[in-house]
Amino acid sequence: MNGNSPDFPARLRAAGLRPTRQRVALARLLFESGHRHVTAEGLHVEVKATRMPVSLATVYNALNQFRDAGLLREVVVAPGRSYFDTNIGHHHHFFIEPDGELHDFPSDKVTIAGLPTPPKGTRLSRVDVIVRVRR
Amino acid sequence: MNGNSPDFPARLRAAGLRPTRQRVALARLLFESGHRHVTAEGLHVEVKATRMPVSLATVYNALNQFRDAGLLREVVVAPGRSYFDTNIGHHHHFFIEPDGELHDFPSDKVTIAGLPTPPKGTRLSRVDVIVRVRR
DNA sequence: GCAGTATTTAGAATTGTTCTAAACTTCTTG
DNA sequence: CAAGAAGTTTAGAACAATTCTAAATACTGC
Repeated sequence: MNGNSPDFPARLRAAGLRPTRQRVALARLLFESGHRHVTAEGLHVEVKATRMPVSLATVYNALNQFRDAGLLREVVVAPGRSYFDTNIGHHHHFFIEPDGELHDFPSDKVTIAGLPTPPKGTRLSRVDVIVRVRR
Repeated sequence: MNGNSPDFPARLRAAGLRPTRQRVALARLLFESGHRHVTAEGLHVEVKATRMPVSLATVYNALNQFRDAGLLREVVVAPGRSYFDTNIGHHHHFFIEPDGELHDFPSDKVTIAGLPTPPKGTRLSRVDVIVRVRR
C-alpha cells in the first residue's frame, strides 16, 4: 500500500537497528497503516494496549533512533511537545492551533521563491513550512 | 531607530499591562536595542546582572504576557525550548541546527505559491517558514 | 548453546515551565 | 496623599516531558 515491505525485522536491520521485539512492535504500530503523527506518550498508550507492552523509556529511545536512522521525521510545532511523522517524503504541515492537530500536505504544488542564501559556512538542511490555522 | 518610543511605561500601559519596575526592566532589555531572540533562562541571566534583578517566575510571566499583548512573538524551533522574538513584523527564520542559533530574514522577497486552502472550518492564522541549516 | 554486546526496564534525575500563597506594588478615589 | 482594592512579584514547590542509570534480559555470531 505504502510501498514499504511489511517485513519489519528486515526494515529495522536495513536501518542498522537490531529487530528486538519492542522495536518491531513499535514499527508495526507506526508503519503498518498509512502515515501518522505520534507523540511518545501517545504511542506508549497504544503499545500498552498490545500483547507486548513496552516501557516509556524504550518508546523514547526507539523514536529517537528511528528518527536518527531516517525512518521518522521530528516535527516541532508547539513548545514542550514533540511530534514524530512517519511521512519522510517532502511535505509540509497544517497545525490546528487550539487542539494541536497536525496534518500533512504535499509539497509538490508548493513553490517557495526568494529565500535568502544560508549564512556563510552553513548549508541547507531542510525548509519547514507550518501553516497555522484557527477554528 | 526602530520606530518605537523609548518610553517603556507608556508602551506597557498601551498594551494593557501595568508598568511595574520588573516589567519595565525587562522591556528595556528586550526593546531598547535592535531585534532580539531570547529564551526565558537567557533573559533571566541578563536581568540578574542588572541593578534590578527579577525572579525567573516573573520573567516567564512577563514573556507570556508580552506575547499575548502582541509585543513579542513566540518561535518554536526546537523541542523543549521556547524562543521569543522581538521582531513582530512579517519575517521568517534561519535556524542553525547544532548550536540553536536563530536569525531573522524579511519576508518581502519570499513568495510562497500553491499552498492548499485551510481545512474546512478553519482560517489561516500564520505561515511559519523555518530554514534549517547545518555547518 | 555460549559468550559478548546491545537493549530494555523501573525508577531516579534533569530540564523547562507553571503554580501557590504570602508579601509587596501600583492604582483609584476621596 | 492616605487607604483600600486589585494586580504583581517572589521563593519554592509542583508539574510535564524527556533523559539517564545500573541491573536484568534478549539478540547475534560463532
